[in-house]
Order: sequence, then C-alpha cells, then structure tokens
Amino acid sequence: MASPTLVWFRDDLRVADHPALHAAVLRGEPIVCVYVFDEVSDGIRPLGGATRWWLHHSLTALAAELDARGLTLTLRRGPAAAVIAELHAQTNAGAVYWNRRYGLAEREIDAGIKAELKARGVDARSFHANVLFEPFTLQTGQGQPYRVFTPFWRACLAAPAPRKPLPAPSAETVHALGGGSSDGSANSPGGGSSAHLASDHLDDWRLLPTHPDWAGGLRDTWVPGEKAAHARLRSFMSQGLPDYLADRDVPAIDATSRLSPRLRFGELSPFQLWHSVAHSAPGAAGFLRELGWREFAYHLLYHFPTIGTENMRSAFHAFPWAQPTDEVLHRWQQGRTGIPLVDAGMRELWQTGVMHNRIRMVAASFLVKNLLLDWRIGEAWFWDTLVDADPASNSMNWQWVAGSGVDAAPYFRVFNPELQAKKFDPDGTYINEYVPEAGTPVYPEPMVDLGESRQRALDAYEVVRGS
DNA sequence: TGAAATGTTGGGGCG
DNA sequence: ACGCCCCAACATTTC
Repeated sequence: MASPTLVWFRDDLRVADHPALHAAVLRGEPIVCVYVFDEVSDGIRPLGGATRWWLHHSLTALAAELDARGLTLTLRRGPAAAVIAELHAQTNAGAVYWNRRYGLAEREIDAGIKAELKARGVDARSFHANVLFEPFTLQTGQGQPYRVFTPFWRACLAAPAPRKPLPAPSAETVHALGGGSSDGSANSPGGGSSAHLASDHLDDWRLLPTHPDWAGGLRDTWVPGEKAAHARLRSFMSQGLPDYLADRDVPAIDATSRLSPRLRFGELSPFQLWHSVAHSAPGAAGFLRELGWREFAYHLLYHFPTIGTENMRSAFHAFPWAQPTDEVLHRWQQGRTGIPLVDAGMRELWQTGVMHNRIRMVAASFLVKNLLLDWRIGEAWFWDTLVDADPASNSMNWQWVAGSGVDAAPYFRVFNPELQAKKFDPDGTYINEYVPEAGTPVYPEPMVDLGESRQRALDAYEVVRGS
C-alpha cells in the first residue's frame, strides 16, 4: 500500500458515526485500524476492573465489525507516542486520524503525537466525535468556562444544532480502497499485497478477571459492542422515553436508558443519541438534559483537569474527613452497612457494574456525609467497579455529592436513605432484589445512626460554610 | 436531583 | 351557633 491511513481507535469503539474512520474512507487509501492499550504514559489512569472487562468484549465486537468490512483491528500495547511512531514506521502511513479526547494527559499525548507526525509530513488529524459541543467553543458572557449547569445547558441548546451522525462505511466502499486485509491477511501473511502487521493477542492483555472470575454478573447483565448498543438505543427510544421522566427515579423499574457504558467506550456517540430522540416527545427534554450533564462533565474536565483529584472549591482542602478504616470501608463497598437501600445499591454495583442513578446519589451521600469519608475514596471504588466509569462524569458527580464541586449540591443536603426508600422503593422491590435478608436477624445493624451521623456531617461542614 | 424544623391554615370534634 | 382546641396538610425556613 502506498500511503495508508492509520485510524487510531480510543474511546470510540464503533464504526458508525466515527469521523476519523469516515475521513479515512474519504481519503481513498487503504486503512489500517489500531487500538493502543496504554497504561504507562505519564498521567494515564489505569482502567478499573469493570471497565477492563467491558473493553475486552467491546474490542472483540469492534474487531468483528471491522472484519465484516474487510478491515483488521491491530492491537498494540505500550506508551501511545512510541506505539504510534512505530506503527507509522511499519506502515508508512501518509495520514493518521483519531477522534478527540478531553483529559489533560490524553490531550498532551495526542498533541505531542500530532506534532511529531506533522514534522514528518504526515497528515495527522483529530476529529470532533465524542461530545456534542467542543469544550473550547463554549464560554460565558465573561469569557469564562461555564461553572453552573443550567446556563451551560441553555448555551448548548442555543448553539448550532449537533451534526447528523455519519454512516458506517460499507464493506464495498472499504473494499474499493484496496490493499487491505479483506482476505484476512493479518491471520494469513502472504494473502493480499500488504506486509503483515503484527498484532497483540487480546487475551494477553488479561483484561478479564481470573482467580476469581467475578464477572458472572456482568455477563448476565450486559452484551458489550456496537450492535447490542444500537438494539438498546432503539428499544429505549421507542418504549422507554415516554415514561422516562415519571419512572427514572424508581430503581425497581428499568426506566433509565442504561446507555452510559455505551457512551463510555463510544459504542454509541452522543450525536446518535441526540438524533434518535424525537425532540417533541414527552421525556425528550428530560433525557437530553441527562446527556447534557455528561457534556457538562467533559466541559469541566477540559477546563479544570484536576477535577478527578482536587476539590474544586478550595475551602474543602481543610475539610475534616474521617480516617477510613478497612472495616468501615469494606462494609460500604460490600453492601453491609445495615442501611438497606445503600446496601442494595452497592450490591447492584458489584453484581452488574452499574447502580441506578438515584441510588448512586444515596450511596455516595452516605459515604461522604454519614461516614464522613473523602469523596475520592468513593470515586476510586466506583472507578474500579462501574462499567460506565468515566473520568469526567465520575469525578464531577462525586464532587457534586460532596459539595466540593463548582455547581454542587449544597453542603447541608444529606440524603436520608430510609426516606429515599419510602419515596422511591415504597414496596421494597429493589431492596428485596439485592438485600433479601433485610429485616431478618442475619441482617446487620446500621453501622451508624442516621440522625447522629447527619448532625456530625452538618457540624463538620461548618469548616467550609460561607466560602 | 434533600431533610427537618418551624410556621400557617382550615376542617372537624366538642363543650 | 359559637369558640376553642387539635392536628393533618401544606408552606416556609433553616441546616
């Protein structure tokens, strides 16, 4: 192949609405697809266990989608800059395309790679793909990044409408580019005209848990991959959306979209969601608003890159967090707090890799306020156990609960898990599903008194009050 | 995307 | 019939 186009897949494990892949097709040269598993570059946070599981299966699904189009997904492991440079040398690629990401370390890595490639005369390009509104295009009247959700989302809705999704390239289109691996040359060197491009074996990355294999609940709950993502998208839009507003707060009802892990790994793009919604339908604005919170999280991550590690309100630097003990932490993590709704949520998380949105707030509030533990402790656990763990949303939402974020819940807002259970799980269906022993003698006593620990949190928050 | 305390109101029981 | 009290229901304030 003369000067193939290298398409670098990252958090965009899809073939439809993939601007980098789409542009590669338009460029008209053979396409080389690659995924780089990078846990070693500076500032890169290693994936948690649940996201590693998802990544394994989503990569498998992506490879199949590409294969159906005569493309091979090449897998490489290592620091992205070195790996891309090596791939460039091995393929003599004339162009390298990818879709943008928004964390600081990722942006620095990508900028370095782009500069390096351009210096070698390569057409290195990044595309707008994974957020509806580029964070650097939105600012307040004062020229500052938005710090409050409502005006942010108002500005988004007033901005030019998000573009229509791009189609997935067809097998015929890709085949016409030639030089590729439509005969499976990656597995049978000598087939086709291209040189064999070495690929790691996915199994060697050991993304799946062993000893023990704790992923049974994930397998029972999820089918990762673009095809399954579209199936859920269709069923949610046709059946779920009308009742979304009414039912989304009831954890016993399957009323939330459950699309978050699809967005996390880019099996679906936000553009596809945006244009799947019948905007005049009841529930549409409410659902899109949730998509707006994801946008806001990425906006904040871009403009305030330390959102995952530092309190956005600096007064919280002096907050008197309690010292975590293993016993206390394990009771929360394993759903043995003695508070049924909290335990149900934590067990749902452990079993399925997600937790219902409302219960996330309750369980997080319990950790940060009733147990008075630093939100970063909870953030780390969610990072490890959520299949939708996302550097933007996870950080923003924990800071929201803790009150340390810029547009956060006021410090004095403390969820009462018993009241929340009465309101949103009145017949106990959800609690009973995950904590069937609640109310029996084997169920533990509450690890803290809800009233006393609430008061302790309010007292502690005096430190940051008024700042 | 809260909860609890405090304040207000209005209907009904009852002397 | 009337006023008083109780208290649920709702509203407002405070944390």
